[in-house]
Amino acid sequence: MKKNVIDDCDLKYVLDIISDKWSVFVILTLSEKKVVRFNELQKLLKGISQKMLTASLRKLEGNKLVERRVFGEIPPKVEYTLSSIGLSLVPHIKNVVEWAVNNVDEIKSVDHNL
Amino acid sequence: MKKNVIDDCDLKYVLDIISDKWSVFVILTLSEKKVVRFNELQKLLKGISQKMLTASLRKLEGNKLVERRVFGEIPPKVEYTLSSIGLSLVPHIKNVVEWAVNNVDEIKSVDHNL
DNA sequence: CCGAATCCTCGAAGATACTG
DNA sequence: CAGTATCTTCGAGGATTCGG
Repeated sequence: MKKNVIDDCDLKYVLDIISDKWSVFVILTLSEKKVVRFNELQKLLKGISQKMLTASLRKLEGNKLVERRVFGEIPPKVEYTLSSIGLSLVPHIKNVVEWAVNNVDEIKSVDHNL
Repeated sequence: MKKNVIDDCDLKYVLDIISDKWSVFVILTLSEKKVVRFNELQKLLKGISQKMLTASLRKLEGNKLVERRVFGEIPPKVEYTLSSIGLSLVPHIKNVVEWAVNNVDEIKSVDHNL
């Protein structure tokens, strides 16, 4: 079932998922590393707090973009991977990334307080 | 001059521009209407306040994605259009839009409080 | 190691009123 | 018509502590 019109609400919903401070970077990191444990992810995403990483992962998991595997071990081990839907989003994000890389120098305003 | 590596800071900079509440919709609306006046834009973007529309437009203008033409008339008349750089971003945004339309139903979590 | 729980700050964003 | 100026609210996100 394919929709023919652009639905603002659908876009809003998706933007709400990926337009926070870290989600895009979580997704990109997962797409590079394939499988990543929580701690490794936190190290790769320099600057993110545990709380926000957890929140970001939970949100992505709740929206089926990310899969979470818990191993019943001591010490705990939890692996995160992109779902197939999550993977299908990656190329589109990478397009924006590429655009960004090619255009930042030109758009970057002198006044960084904008 | 083309860069070969993905620069997180560049991406952060661009995401900072387009990941607020309205910028994406401003850009999409401008890409449809080509030329839009302030008031018309506010009507099209149902729900946006004058303050946020102004802020959004100033930010986009400051980053050269949007152009602003002021007519010295009474009553005032100001037209907004996408710059060529802004236009070059549109297809990438539309790709995400299309992905969103095609996948929201599947990813939408039951718990809307996520 | 992987979080959950708590407290706190700060800026995004809304509401309202005013102006050239 | 196209904003600016204030005031206020609200929640994203940080820091820290605690637990299985």
